[in-house]
Amino acid sequence: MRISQYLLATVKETPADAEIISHKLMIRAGLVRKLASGLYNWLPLGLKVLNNIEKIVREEMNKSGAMEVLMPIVQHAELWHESDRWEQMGEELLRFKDRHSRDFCLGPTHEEVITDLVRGEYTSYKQLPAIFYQIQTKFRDERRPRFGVMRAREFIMKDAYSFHINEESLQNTYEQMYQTYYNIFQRLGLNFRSVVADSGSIGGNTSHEFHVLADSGEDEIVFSTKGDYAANIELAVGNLAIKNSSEARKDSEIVNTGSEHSVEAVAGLLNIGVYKIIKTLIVHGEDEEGNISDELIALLLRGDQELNEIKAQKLQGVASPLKFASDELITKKIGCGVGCLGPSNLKLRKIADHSVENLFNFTCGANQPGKHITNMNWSEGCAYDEVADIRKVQENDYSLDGGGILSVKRGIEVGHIFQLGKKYSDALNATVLDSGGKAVTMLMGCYGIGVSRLVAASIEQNHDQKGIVWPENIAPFQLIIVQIDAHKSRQVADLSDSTYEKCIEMGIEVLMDDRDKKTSPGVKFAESELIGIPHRLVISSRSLAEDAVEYTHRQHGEKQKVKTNDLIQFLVKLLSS
RNA sequence: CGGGGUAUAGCGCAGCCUGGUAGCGCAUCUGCUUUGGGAGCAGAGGGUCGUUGGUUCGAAUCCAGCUACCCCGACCA
Repeated sequence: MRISQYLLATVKETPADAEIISHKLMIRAGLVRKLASGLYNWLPLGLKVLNNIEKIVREEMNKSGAMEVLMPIVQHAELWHESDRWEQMGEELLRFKDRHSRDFCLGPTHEEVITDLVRGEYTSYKQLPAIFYQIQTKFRDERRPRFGVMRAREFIMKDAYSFHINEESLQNTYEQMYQTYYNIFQRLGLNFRSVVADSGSIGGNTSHEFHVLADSGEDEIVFSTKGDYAANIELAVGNLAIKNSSEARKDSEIVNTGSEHSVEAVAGLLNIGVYKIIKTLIVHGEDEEGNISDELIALLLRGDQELNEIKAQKLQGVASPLKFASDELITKKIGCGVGCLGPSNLKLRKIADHSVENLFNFTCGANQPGKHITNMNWSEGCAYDEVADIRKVQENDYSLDGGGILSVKRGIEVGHIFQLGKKYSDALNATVLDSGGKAVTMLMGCYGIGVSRLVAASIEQNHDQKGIVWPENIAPFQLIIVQIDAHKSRQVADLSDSTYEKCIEMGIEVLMDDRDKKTSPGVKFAESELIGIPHRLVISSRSLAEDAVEYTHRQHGEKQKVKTNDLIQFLVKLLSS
């Protein structure tokens, strides 16, 4: 492609509404343009990258034996009523009516559609297992789209679904998909980790997420320095060192803490460690039908620890999603507001985190305005009803297995695999006959990759001061030829033209900067670096004086002179792999 | 959905407080010069100031509603 004929939509200024580096660079390099919140146009350069990533995903999926299909993005409500998700999904599901006033939605995922398809086509256990996948646009009406294509409302996803006659088969395919995902992210040259994950609203039990490591990631992932333990922080578990077990027990004392409410402020006032304070959080309960109630529940945590809301809301009787009680309600029921609460003489259901189980001589609120109790110990008047793990794991906790230390890093979720079990096949009555001629409900797995998100994730890991540094297998072009002074030098014009033609003949993805004298060399260099083309040839009268052209590698910046006679040989060697 | 903010030329912004002539940088177009790191000079084009209404002799500016977008928190590839 010749740049003079191409939409190279680079911008010099950093866009004001971009926060993270990949978003800034995707706008600056002219890969995407925003249409509306969470909706993006893919420009020619960006689409080439997206297509390259799709190609790798497709190759590896095909290699795994999965069959590619394409399902509609518009789905009718009936299917969603069958799975009971029409109501469950909430605002994320964009619903609308057709001309006959029938309910439809834009597909945020395709469990219902694929299950409907398979139940119509599959009749025998002999046809299983079967894996289907598609690479297609999804729409999720996100509350807050952000970070460009990283969290867009409309995005490209590779979603796959597998069907099985038994658990063993599901497990096998799950492991095979795990390996396929591993291969895909490996080929994309990403620094990634797989972690045990919460399956969330999609249902099912076993689940793993694949995260690209990046400081801008929205997720926190935890892994052990020894052994294989790795998990999303939402469900990560770890052990804390017990800090004051050897201390002799003292007598408790009520102290005035005035207007100090936060754990840090109280610790400072009393000159004690934050870890010796018990933090009391009050949340709403839930009745047997799952409706939020006004019954309040106290959650007890060590002062230096944070609540893991996901863990807490999974507990029996705790409102899900978790809802903190308002200050007014707490004051009404307990007699003092947030900031002076404690387990002593508190007439609520009290759930203690493991971190407070072994505390001695601790400080907690006295349930009276402006007062705390110091040197408290667990006793009849100050007790908890049950112990649970409701703590957010922290850096340097001890791993439960392997004896390692836990490390917390930020990640971008680019893949998620689930064992769904019979959730959808049961709801939609997707059965096949087993060897005994009996109808059995199929087991399912589902496997997603955020393809458009991968473009952004890759940039997060592959950039420098000057711009994007594409890995070769996803770069929009392999080679950029920059011609300088072509209007002055016949030789420059001829050599760059002939080299360009030769590259096309050889099947090399080549971009030629043939813009005229109005585009200065500086602009050409800066833009070639911004858009991150791996290899660059500069053809100018300066180097031609030595009968050579100049080659630069984008990643390590290493330059070399290549004699014009050796040029084609050089390119063949460089780019034929 | 709660809290905060923004809306003026293709992009980035000033002007608003204190009402009266539509402004800057980049980009674009023309000409000349320049040519190895986002060029210089001269000229030109381009805006119903998000939208609806109100106040006023007069509104980009003051007031109200609406809409869109962005940021911070709970959900997700």
